[in-house]
Amino acid sequence: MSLKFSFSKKEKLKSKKLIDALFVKGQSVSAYPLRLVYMPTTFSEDVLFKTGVSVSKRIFKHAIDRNRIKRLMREAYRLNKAVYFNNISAPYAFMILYIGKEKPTLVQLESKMKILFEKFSTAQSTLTSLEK
RNA sequence: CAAGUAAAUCGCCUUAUCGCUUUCCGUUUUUUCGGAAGGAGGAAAGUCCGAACACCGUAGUGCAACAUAGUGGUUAAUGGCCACCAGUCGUGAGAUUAGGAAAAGUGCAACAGAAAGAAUGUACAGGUAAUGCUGUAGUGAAAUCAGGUAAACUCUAUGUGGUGCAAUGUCAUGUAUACCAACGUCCCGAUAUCGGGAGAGGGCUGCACGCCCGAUUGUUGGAGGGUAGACAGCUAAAGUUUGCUGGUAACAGUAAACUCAGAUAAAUGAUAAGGGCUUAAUCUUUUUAAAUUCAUUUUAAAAAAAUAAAGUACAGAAUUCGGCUUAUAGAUUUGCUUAAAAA
Repeated sequence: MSLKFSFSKKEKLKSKKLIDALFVKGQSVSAYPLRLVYMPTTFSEDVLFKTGVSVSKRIFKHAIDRNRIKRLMREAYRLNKAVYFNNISAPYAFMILYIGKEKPTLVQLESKMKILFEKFSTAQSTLTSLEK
């Protein structure tokens, strides 16, 4: 279902409860300036992933900068998620944080996003093999 | 022309591809899909004033606290805005004002001066028993006479209840349980009670055994509560644009046309190509001026075209309006001023 480059409302992480739980219980991998917090969970709706993006208010004090970075992050996620997530079947909640201090470009973000997803995939595969 | 001054306006565009969101239609319960239309600003910012709206509070009055302070006007309202007067600054266009009261009281005061109130005194002259006792000079804006200062307390006049859309209202899964109702136990001994046994159910570990609690409990329903979340509040209004009329103006009246964002970990975007605009370069051409020469060449200024660069601001709605303040690459328009110096 995620073959398209879409990123609609259903796929966005919106539940306050889930986000709080994610930050408390979730695990993380990072590829500077990005950090991915993830947690296996279940959804009532017919989606496999819910993803949110976040930028710290302390580092970027203007709303326009935060908006710009979040839009770029959403764009990078949207264009790259299909490649990495099509073979994962368990439902996950994701939160991608921007922890850098400079304003990024889309090209930088895409390359970092790919590295981030690689790390996540390897972490997941080792975890599942350990379970077996 | 240049420099300045006041006010107003704009503040990147086009195409392609991939996306987001609202409404409507196909379409009907949902999902999905397709189509159409809409989708940030002059400050959306700061949250500094004033309102609408909502809830809470509230006899009346006074005190306190806070705010404001020339006169008149304007408005839903204001501490905003407009006009005028006065002071200050500027050659000027203009800018700016913390512009009520010192005959209620308290405080403060540079330099100069003996002294700027509770302390003392210079020179000359006059006077006395004696003494700054008296006058003039001297210092200073102001000298036993008082004055200045209220971006010092204070006084006067006027005004002000508080909290804010995370207000407030409706619905409400789940969880826990103060409450209410109904239903749910048998046997033996003894009888308002007590003792013994069994016992639905619960706990100890998922199961079995075992142990513990056991009607003071259990189940069902209701009520209350109001968390996750949903809906309303929420965008057609002190609305926008244009014209006319009145007014010096702020503004008011009137006519026509128009409907113009509604997100909620928060949409309005990303990429590519091309084009604008600005800046200082380089080169070419033309014009003008100066110098020089047999031809001409050199220098300076202006304009036009080309080349390859760099830059293209400040900044993102969050209940809604009216203001104020602050940030802002660059561009445009209009009114007005210019003493001295230079042309």
